[in-house]
Amino acid sequence: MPELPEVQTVANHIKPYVIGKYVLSINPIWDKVLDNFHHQDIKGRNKILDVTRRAKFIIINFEKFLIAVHLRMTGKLYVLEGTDIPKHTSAIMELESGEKLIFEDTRKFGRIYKYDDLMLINEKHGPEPLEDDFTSEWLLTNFKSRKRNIKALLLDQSFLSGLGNIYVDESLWASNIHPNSISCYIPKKKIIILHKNIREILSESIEQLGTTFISFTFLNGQSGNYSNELKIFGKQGAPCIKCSNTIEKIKVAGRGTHVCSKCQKIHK
DNA sequence: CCATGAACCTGGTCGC
DNA sequence: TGCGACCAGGTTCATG
Repeated sequence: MPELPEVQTVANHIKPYVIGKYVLSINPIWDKVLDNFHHQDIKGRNKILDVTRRAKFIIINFEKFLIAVHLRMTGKLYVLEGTDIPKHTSAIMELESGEKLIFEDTRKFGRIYKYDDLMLINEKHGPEPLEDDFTSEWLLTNFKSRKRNIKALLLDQSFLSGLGNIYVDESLWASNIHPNSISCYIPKKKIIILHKNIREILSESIEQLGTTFISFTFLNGQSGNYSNELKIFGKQGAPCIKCSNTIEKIKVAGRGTHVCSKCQKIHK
């Protein structure tokens, strides 16, 4: 599930259930899940002050530290209903209220981190695409100063936070830019359009509670509806809605990539 | 500085 | 039905 809109949706969803409550412990079920700390480092009862998002991390804020949860490919974070612990549970956070916050992760790539503050995460991540410091001027300057494959660059979290395979493909298609373009050769006009499209697509997806696929319902019957809005991702073989050319699936930057070769021009 | 491929894992799908 | 190959919305590391 996990690009910016999905992570934001999870953080928004969990927040009202846990805010103001006390965490007693974090139990690793899969032994590698706690990346940079030991479960015994969590002492006593710790009050959850807030649940937020930075990049693709869900940030659980406590008074003296924070817990950052990265869902990677298949992670899910939710308050358990009932008593059966799901098969692929990676970790369980026990609340004083008796509730359990479950980190379920089929492929076990997800990790939980403990930090004093956001410093270390901020150092390794680019701007938030929906914040004011992500401007078209910034994007222009930083595209021109690099000579990189555009898709690889947009996926690079140290460059820009939060985009993943779905939203990069959608943003590039909306901007008529081929994913094999080189950043410094993309015309200014298209960079400005791309900037606008990234923000619009992410905002719209957050409103729709993100993209989830048919087989996965979110929680309490809620599911993300942005899957209905996808224009290019997963549409290989179908006609492009702008030009009716057949959408292809190719490999770019090591990832499956959806492209309309008629609409999307290669700048290189 | 940049690109590529492997590694980390499990499960679903597709072709034979 | 069975089986192998390949794929998956992410990130990191080694190598050239």
